[in-house]
Amino acid sequence: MFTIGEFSKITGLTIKALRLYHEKGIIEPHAVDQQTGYRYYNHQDAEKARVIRLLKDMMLGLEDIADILKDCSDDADAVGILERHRNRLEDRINDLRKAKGYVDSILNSEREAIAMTKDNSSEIVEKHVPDIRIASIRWKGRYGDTGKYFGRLAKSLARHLAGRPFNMYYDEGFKEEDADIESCFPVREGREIKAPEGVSIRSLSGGKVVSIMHKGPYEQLGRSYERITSHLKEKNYKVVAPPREVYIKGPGFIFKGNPKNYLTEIQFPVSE
Amino acid sequence: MFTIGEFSKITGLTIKALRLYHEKGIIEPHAVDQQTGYRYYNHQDAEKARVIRLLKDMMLGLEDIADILKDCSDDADAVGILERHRNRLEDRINDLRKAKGYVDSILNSEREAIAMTKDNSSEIVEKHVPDIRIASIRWKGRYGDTGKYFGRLAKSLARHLAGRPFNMYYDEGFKEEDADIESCFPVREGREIKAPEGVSIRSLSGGKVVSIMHKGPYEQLGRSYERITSHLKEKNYKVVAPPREVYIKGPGFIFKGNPKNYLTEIQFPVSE
DNA sequence: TTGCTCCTCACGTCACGTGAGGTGGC
DNA sequence: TTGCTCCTCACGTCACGTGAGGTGGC
Repeated sequence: MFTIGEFSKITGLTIKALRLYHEKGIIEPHAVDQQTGYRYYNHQDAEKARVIRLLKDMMLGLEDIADILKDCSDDADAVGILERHRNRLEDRINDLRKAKGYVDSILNSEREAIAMTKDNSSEIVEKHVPDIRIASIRWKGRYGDTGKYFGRLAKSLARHLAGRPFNMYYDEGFKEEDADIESCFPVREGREIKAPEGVSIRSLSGGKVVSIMHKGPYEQLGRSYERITSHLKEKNYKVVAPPREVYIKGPGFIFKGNPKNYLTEIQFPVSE
Repeated sequence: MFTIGEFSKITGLTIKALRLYHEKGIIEPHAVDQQTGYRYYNHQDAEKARVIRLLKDMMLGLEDIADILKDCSDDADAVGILERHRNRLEDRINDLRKAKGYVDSILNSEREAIAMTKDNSSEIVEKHVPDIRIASIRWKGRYGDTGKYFGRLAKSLARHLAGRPFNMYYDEGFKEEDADIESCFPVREGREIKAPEGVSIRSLSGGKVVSIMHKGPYEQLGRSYERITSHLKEKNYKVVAPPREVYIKGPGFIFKGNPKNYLTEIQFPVSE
């Protein structure tokens, strides 16, 4: 016979828990002193405690545990309860995974934004960009709808994203309405990705680009475009592919943020 | 301006939740009628509600949500909180996975036990068993310690198990103490499995066996051994590998069950 | 007598849901 | 006047943990 303290040490269950289990009829101590109310446990109780610990390792609730202890004397008897429990566990895992997916996509996005914010002078530079693999949606409409398409890409491809989103502009000049735009997200190499409806997965050639970092709201992008196009003319460069606008830092998933802090890189692919 | 009911429909948050958020200072309605206590919400409140829904989708707690709404105006500001949250989510996922692993191993075990209980006549039969891949521990001691080794295998290889556990006996006759025993669990083919300390993963040849199904407690296995060995003699079979005892139904993970219901198949591999 | 162990309340946790009981506006 | 909407308590959830305040045995 053990006092509750001794029994607690033997079984690894806390005293508080043991008292609760008594109250709920899950482990009734073998004897209770009428005078003092002291609980006394024996070896049979210890066996029950072992089972409870096992079942708690499976994260079963006390109600299920009580049912199992009451109705089962063989593992096979518990299959029904365990099957239900297994499904609930699976559901909870899936919910958590989904939540973690959201959080991860924000964190990745922010981490990349920070890394790419390092070199943010506003000077015009010439550089080489590598080939990348992208997931993209090509659409027609107004510039301001861009966020919708990035949202769609991010939601359906969260796990695969690997870089900052960008737009490619297929029109010759600037178009207010009905612009021909491809919204792109870089995705990881290697893995097989099944493209959602309306999304194309393909690889995009790199090469020489003339680029400028634009700081501030999108309404002021025009200024940077002017600067870069006059540079192109000056140097007599030939533009060989649609210009890209890479959104280093823009509206976030959660907050819009302050447009003054937006960072956008404009790239014009030119011949070597 | 919206009443709480309208605002609830717009935002998808319940009225009860909205009242709670008010109380906690998470969304203060734009105006409250002093007379009636009616809450009135506006478009700014709706923007806050959108953010809350996003954050709830990430399974953030109200306290974190309150902090984010108070301190952040850009996704980047929330990175610290989100990182902590991500880790907690991951921990919870791992805990749940572990729990699910336990449950799964019991369910698989029981399902297989049921499937293999179908043909349970007590007649001696001759049959062919296929090659199988096993995880095993070879040890010396007394028969009764077997459970310990199966427990160890089951715990460390839960996800890979694919069949009923069995022992192989390497001694010539019966040995009370210091018996030379290999405790085995069939494991899934294909996947790479890294063997835990003391466990070997290998493949075991099948072939012709003489087998008998023993019903009842292990103490009575002797009888079935007698029957099968006299059969072997009668037919003049040559035993070509250590006999196996397959525990179709024995003590469970949770309960010992009733030994009267135990089912054990004894197999003697013989030459073709 | 001093610690130690045990006892029984009662309250807190987390994000609401479920009433009860009542009031104001159409 | 009848519904409908809104209000404020108060209680329940789940498995204990954390005291408070007190008693019995060495």
